[in-house]
Amino acid sequence: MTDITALEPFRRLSETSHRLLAGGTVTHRFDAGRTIIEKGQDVSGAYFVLEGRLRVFSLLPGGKEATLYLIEPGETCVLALNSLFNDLLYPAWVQTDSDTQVAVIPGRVYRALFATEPDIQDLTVQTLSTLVFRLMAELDQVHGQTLEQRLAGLLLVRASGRGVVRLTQQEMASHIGTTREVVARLIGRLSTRGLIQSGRGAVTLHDRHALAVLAGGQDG
Amino acid sequence: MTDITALEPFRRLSETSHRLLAGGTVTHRFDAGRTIIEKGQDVSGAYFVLEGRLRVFSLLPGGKEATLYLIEPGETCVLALNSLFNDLLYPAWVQTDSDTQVAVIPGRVYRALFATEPDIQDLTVQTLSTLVFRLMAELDQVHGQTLEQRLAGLLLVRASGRGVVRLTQQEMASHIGTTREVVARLIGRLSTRGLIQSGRGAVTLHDRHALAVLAGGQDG
DNA sequence: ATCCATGTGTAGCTTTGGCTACAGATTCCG
DNA sequence: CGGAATCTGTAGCCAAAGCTACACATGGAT
Repeated sequence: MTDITALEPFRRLSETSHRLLAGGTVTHRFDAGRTIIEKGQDVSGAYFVLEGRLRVFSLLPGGKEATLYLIEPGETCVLALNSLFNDLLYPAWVQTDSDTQVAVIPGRVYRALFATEPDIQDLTVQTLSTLVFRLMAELDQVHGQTLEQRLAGLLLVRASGRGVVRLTQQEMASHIGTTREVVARLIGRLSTRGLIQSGRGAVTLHDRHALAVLAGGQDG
Repeated sequence: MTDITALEPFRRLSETSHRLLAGGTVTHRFDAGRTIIEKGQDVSGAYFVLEGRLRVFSLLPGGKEATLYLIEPGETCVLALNSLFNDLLYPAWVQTDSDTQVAVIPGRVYRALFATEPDIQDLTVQTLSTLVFRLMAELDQVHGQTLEQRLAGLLLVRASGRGVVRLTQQEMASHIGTTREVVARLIGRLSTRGLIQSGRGAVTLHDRHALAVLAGGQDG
């Protein structure tokens, strides 16, 4: 996908809007691991992911990170929308998770589109709603689950079809908001119980069902 | 405040919309401590608080609760909006925090208003955005702060002008997502350090500045 | 005046998770 | 082939927070 007009919500725009969009939008390509937005930055547009993946996270005392949620192709970084609509500073960090292509619509343009295009209004509300749900789910988990449960959940979500999770322990730690050592300990435990097998830069799942039960029945 | 049309965003509606709103809206009054919405419920409308306060919280294993955020007069329960717009089930519980009057706009009506009224569109986005920020801030805190810090923050936020916080320890525990005993312990510590003074059903602040420093400089 | 419901104050024990400190393994690159 | 960088495996210690179990205080109701 290389053009934002290929995305569903942008197909039915009026002629005027289409020109506005085409004229204002800029596409960027970033390598994996690049920081795109820093906390406190004054965000200047709506970010749509065309390819790759963005990771939104907060930075915790002691240099730890905790992933808030991921943005997949076709989705937009609503926080940016958010900052766009309410003139607040961006409340977290954003990095590329893999090589990623992003289309940026300047705030001015996006607001104009929002004012006149029903599809954009729907998209905006839809996206914000989805984010709210993700955040609430995340909050529930942080509050109520142990790290072991959260790790089990992470492994299930990030596993390939064959049950391989390509993440280093450090990366897992960043996702669930803890440190590498703790992840190593947890993996050790799961491993001796036969649920997974550890390897360099990856973990292989051996018993998805048991992991799902562990994680609290939120994933099959 | 007893009428929803007194609220800012509803003042400039067209004649048609106004009639639609007036015909469809129902006002309810609830006593303090009543449960208004349960998790998983199929929400049927947009909830606007006219008077009092609603508390949105999740239920954690072991019967603990954790407040996600509060809804003050003039605000709306966006989660309901949320469920409204994306046909998901309501992801948390809602209770009255004090005697509360609520105006409920049926989903059908609200969606019609959203489609035609710019003010309602703005309101919706604005409210969702605000919620996103609150949730992110909450998530940051849960991840990165100790209960002592969170308690200090709660006390500062909920204190009256004279520095009195009218909450029982159980209520504080519910807000920050822990148990009564832990709150008692924390209060004990803060109390011996001279920062606060404990009493039945209330806590009096003696050193707001120290509490603010403790809480991490997020409140003055 | 007494009783009951609601709140508070402590104490001790256990689990979880964070921190420090290494040792060993693997990969990459020169 | 050898060294540096990156990653994993362990161990031990400590602080934070959860759980259990009471004793005591307060205020309202009968």
